[in-house]
Amino acid sequence: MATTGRKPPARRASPLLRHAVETAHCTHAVKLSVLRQLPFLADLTDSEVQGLCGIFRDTGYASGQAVYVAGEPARRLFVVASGKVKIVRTGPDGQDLLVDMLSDGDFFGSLERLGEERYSEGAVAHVQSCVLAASAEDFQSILARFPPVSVRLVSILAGRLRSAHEKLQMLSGLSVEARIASILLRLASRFGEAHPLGTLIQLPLSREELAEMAGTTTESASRVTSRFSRDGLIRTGRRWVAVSDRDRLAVAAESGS
Amino acid sequence: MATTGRKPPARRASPLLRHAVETAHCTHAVKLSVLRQLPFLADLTDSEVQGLCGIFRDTGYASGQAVYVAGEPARRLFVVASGKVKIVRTGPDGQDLLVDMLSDGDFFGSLERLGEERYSEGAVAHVQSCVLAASAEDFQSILARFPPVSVRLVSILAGRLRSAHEKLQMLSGLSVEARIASILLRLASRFGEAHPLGTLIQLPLSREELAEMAGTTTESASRVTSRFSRDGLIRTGRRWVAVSDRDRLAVAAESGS
DNA sequence: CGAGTAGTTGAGTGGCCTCAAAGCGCGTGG
DNA sequence: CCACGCGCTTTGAGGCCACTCAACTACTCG
Repeated sequence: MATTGRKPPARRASPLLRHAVETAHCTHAVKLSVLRQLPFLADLTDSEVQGLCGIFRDTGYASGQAVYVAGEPARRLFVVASGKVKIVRTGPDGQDLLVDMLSDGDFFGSLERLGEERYSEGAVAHVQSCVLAASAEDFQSILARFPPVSVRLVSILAGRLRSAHEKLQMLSGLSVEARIASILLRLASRFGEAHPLGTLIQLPLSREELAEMAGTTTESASRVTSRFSRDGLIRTGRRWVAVSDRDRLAVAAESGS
Repeated sequence: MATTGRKPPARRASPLLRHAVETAHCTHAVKLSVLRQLPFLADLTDSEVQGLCGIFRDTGYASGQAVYVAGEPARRLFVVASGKVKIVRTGPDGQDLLVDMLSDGDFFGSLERLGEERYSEGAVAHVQSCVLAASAEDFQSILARFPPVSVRLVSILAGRLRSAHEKLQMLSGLSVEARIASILLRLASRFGEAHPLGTLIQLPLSREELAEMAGTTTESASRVTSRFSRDGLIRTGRRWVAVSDRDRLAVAAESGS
């Protein structure tokens, strides 16, 4: 069992959860419970949240489908009800950067005052997802009616800004190996679940996507994950990764260039 | 001063403004006028702003002096009244990344709800500066008393987040040359002023600082600026840079790797 | 005018990208 | 249930960009 050699007997399917097809749209009850748990609505009473229900419309997205693309007029704010949504920036030469991976309860889209701006990044459903959408105007009216909402938003945005600065530091100062180790650790703490193989990252994760997060190429990402796997830091398969030795991975994440 | 127009290497002093020493502290009148012009206080009446005056204390910082260092308990929010403040992250191996350069009217420091967190980055006066400071509690009370303030803050923070994502893309996808070109263009539009040499970036700017913004080394930054200077895209001197051909610099900023 | 700091330049090396092709996991169809 | 085959993954060879180390030049200030 400890051997990881060329042993193909264990014919197991991907350890990832299968996302039920019927979650494309969420029921009214689910929608309400999602809204109730939104961090930025935490200070509102149940009945107040219920009153906001009508502002949000739910839409289902298939895996890989775009919620919006960069350049489109930014007129709506979105909330992930279920599934995963990735935020992507595409460079002039076609190189993609995966800026963020959002999950249940995370918001994205237009937060600016006017709907005149355009999205500077694209949003793509990474798995089958249900997304709630509100118009920018309706959302501004929420902010006006319920002051505590903006206060919460300030806190959340400050946290995201710090996270973005951490990524900046990571990209600028670390080697590809250390960057990928950091990313895996972050993903494991955000999306990880206990599993016989270690902490399984509950998310379809290809080498290419890992590369887009690390700002490198598919081949380099593959070389690094192969090495980690050989050394027993992680287990990998087709589009999935599990962290089996968090401590040694953390060491790898700190070695400079 | 007797020697007039000489050969190309004319003996001239730095074209940058000299920052008067006496601006270390700002007068009460200056302080009020700074507060009145703060973007996130834009919806408040003059008398309301005047009421907030007592919450902010002004402090002078000498060039190079730290406002706070990373790791220190985050208990205050700051506003630049005059001068320039740089936000710096230091990596485990000592490599610094210059995350942001703030100017008059920009805020920094603790925006989170509780003062229990610690600063994740350091803040250093880049030139002689006057900085206003409020305790995190006082600031939260402003947010509670004046709801439009948080709404403005949400907008501002969303803009900063977008800017951080742009920097991420720049660092991950562009060559050192393109990164430095981008940075110079951004600095020129933010801090530039008309000057016989071109658009002078009104900011002491060493090769090392340029390197810390671009996530590269002093030597590489020097090589790139030398080349730009030889090709007539910029003019440089000891700790200053002027953009003389914005269009060609923009072309250099777009060439992939 | 001398000392210290900022900037420049060169040679050498190595990490990462590029191009290319073989290897296999996993969902699907038979 | 098994085998097929798509496309994700791995591995190799070669080359270039940028980092490192090091010496030298040129400004600025006391």
